[in-house]
Amino acid sequence: MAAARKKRVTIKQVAEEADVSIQTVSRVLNDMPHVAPDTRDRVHQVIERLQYRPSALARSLINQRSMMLGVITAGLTYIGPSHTLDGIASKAEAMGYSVLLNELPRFNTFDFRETRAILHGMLARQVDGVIWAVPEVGNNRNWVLEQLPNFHVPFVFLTMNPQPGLPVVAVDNRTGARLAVEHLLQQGFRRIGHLAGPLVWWEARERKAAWAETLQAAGLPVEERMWAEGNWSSRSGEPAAGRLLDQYPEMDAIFVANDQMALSMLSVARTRGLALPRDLAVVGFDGIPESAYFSPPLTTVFQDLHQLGCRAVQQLITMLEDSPESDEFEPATVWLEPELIVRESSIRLAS
Amino acid sequence: MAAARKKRVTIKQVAEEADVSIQTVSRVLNDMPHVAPDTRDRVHQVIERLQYRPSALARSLINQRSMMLGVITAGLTYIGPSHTLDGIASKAEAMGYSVLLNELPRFNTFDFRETRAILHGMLARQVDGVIWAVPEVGNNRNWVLEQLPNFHVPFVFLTMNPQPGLPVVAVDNRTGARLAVEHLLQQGFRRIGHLAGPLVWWEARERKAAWAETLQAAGLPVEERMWAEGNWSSRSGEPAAGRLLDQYPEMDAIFVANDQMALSMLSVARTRGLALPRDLAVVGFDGIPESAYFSPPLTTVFQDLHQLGCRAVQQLITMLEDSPESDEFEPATVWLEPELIVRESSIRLAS
DNA sequence: ATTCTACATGTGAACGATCCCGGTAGCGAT
DNA sequence: ATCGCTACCGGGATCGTTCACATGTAGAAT
Repeated sequence: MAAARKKRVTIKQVAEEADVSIQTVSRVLNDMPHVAPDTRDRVHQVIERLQYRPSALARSLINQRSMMLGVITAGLTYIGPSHTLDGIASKAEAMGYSVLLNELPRFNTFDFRETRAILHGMLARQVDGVIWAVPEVGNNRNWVLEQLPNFHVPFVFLTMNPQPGLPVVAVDNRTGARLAVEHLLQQGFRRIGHLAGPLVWWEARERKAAWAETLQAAGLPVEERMWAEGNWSSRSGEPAAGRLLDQYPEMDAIFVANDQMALSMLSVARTRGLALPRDLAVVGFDGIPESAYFSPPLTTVFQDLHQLGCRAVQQLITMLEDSPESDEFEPATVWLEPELIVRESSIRLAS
Repeated sequence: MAAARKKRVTIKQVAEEADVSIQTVSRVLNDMPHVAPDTRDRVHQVIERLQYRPSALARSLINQRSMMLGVITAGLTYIGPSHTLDGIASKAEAMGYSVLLNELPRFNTFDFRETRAILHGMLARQVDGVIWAVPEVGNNRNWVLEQLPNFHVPFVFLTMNPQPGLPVVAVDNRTGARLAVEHLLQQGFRRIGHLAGPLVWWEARERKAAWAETLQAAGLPVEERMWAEGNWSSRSGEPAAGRLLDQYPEMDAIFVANDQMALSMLSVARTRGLALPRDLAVVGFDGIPESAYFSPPLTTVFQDLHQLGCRAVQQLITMLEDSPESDEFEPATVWLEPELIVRESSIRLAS
């Protein structure tokens, strides 16, 4: 390429070429009245001939609206964030907005200076709103929440512990986990363990809490040895699964906090000579497409993260376009309900 | 939220507050000489106090550089594109650029008007360069390539059939596939089938071609019944795997074009009562982390798509920053070499 | 014939920054 | 005392648009 970078065609050139004022061209561009039909045609032709495209930049500057949404994400290599982003991108596009993307380099150790730099960068570019799609881990949101009043731009937060007065769009992890455990109970299992995600993550805590609550609600005991912690990855799931099988040998079913770790659970159980699901029933979480092809096919809780992204964009745009009128927009948490998908891995076989 | 949207602090206010001219503030901002130390300090203090951040928008307008990279992607829900994007985002950030993201809604049926709208949107926002990260399927690139001279901005293309004079960053799929098949040959397998991706994709064609070539180079026949076609997904892999097992029953090993389909291959083979890898050896492609926990653990060809994204950004920025000087930048294809990861699924057991 | 109205068009300022150039003030050298 | 140089600083134009307002022109109403 390196194309001899020709200068951009401007509205001025169009105006001269069409022998009208800049203003008139502007009127034509924005479909405003007060321009004679034949003048309009003439301008349109010049625009076509010169391949003129108005500069969104200059427009943003004068209109004080960039039609860009800032999206902060993290861990794009994970399935969750990328599906969410997919939803955000498609919805934003459909609504006529562009997406300015930034990824936090890491989200377990939180560096507020990094975050500040990124956020300031976005604000400098005049994004009209921001979607904070970084998973809530540790206290990585505190800084943002504190600074919120300083950013004079609407924010929407994804999958986090809802806070009053804050627009949050989240999956109802507790319900999802409850569905999973209740399903296992219904199948007749009574010694149900849990392989948790990293508990610094809000989602991992929610799922674990619901697991414990559901057991207790069924009158079953919950002990420390009945669960272990991984970090979402299959790799981390392997040793955790091993530990769990050791410390809770009579376990007959397990709820695993995501599908990747469920995969290693299956793998470890199999190498230990357990028959699945006869000796151990497994339920996962996420509902990744591949889970249907694990062996045995995995029962899992499906969360529609694409939808999550869409809703976030909707929410944000509503705030954007309503707030001028009704100044005090009352933000509420939007909950998305996950769905249990039953497959072979959790079916109790007649013995 | 809905924050009473206070007006943005401008350089003018800073100037007045610090009792200097706008020019001087600008000099301070850009660390230019010719400003007295104490004046500089004073300005800095006002900046701090007013929480002033210069508008990237206004800067872009006057400098004719937006420090934004346009990225066009597709299929973010797939592992590949999201890993690539991850690489792009992190590298871009490290280099001080922002990413303006757009996702093509679909990429099997190509609609040039959609693409045009998206591309024009990016150019209107004055992106400094564009990374075309849409997989090459069918002729979905032709339109862009034709129009290229009209976009007065550098482009980099990802994983596509390299063309002279075009900057392309691609994984060497042929070598990857050859590694896989040669490994199977080395293990002693002689009846090696192939489960291909959708052949409208360039990558799928490359992998299939290399499979066939490698077999022929080893003096082995290649017949139509020895391969089947899927669409990358595990779901599509299942029936394709079934067909293949039917039409090529004596097959003792198989090279599958990606890990997802390899997963269903394992699943189908198992339900048919085949022992793995004794009755059927399997090699995948992609090297997703989960593949290590399939049963049996999957031998696969790892392609570093994160790296791919990084290299693309590097390439683009080089073009951006060099081209003013050496006007005719000579673009070349950058090849990334994939790597074979040997696991149990392809090991020939002593019989 | 005159005033009014409605439409068609142009003018100048503004958005928030940068850059070119010209104007001071201070200081050593003549 | 004047010249000249350099470090410091400000004015005005500029980037590509839009907006508020002014101006011009025609036909209708009086």
